[in-house]
Amino acid sequence: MEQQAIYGFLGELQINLQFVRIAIFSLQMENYRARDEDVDVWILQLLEGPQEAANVNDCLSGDLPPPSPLPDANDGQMARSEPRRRCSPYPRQADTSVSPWTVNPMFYTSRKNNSRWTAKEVERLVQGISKFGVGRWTKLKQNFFKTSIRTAVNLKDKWRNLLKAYQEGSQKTTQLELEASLVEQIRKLAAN
DNA sequence: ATAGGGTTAATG
DNA sequence: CATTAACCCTAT
Repeated sequence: MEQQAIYGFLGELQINLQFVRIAIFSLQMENYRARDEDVDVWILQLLEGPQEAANVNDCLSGDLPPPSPLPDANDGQMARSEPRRRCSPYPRQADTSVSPWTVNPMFYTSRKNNSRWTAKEVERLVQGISKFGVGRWTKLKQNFFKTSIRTAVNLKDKWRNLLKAYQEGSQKTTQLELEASLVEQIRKLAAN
């Protein structure tokens, strides 16, 4: 009689503990600003058992391993070499406005856009910079990359990489072959 | 909005 | 596995 009561109590306690864990987890996720769908999957995993729960905790603490894959978040448009899901080491802001490429704070399939610059684009960038000068990225975006996927920040970053790669004396091995004249222009602009 | 430090996918 | 290039974060 009494034993049964105790077991019942323990069982209830366990269930309550699960609830507490999930509550804590949900709170943590507030900071991560994960998408609801992903949080749901994680809660399911927490419920599944200690192994899955450990997985979740490893990820929260920034330790991997890669979890069981969620259904792919991106819709296949712009498909590229099978992106691997992994944990993100730090919380990211979920940008729900950029739908298919939305970054999941804990797990994400891909960056929004990982497309490599073409020589043509670089040429255009250099044209723009020689017209407006270094640092006028929004102006450059508006005038030279109006419809392009490249954002003003992208332009800035690309210019930085160009400097690193092609500036006089750089020992870097470059992945994009540029015309000598273009490299020349980059070096000229870099000098200023 | 930009500069500059950091992270990480992709490449060799 | 080391490096490069694309992208992210954030103080100013």
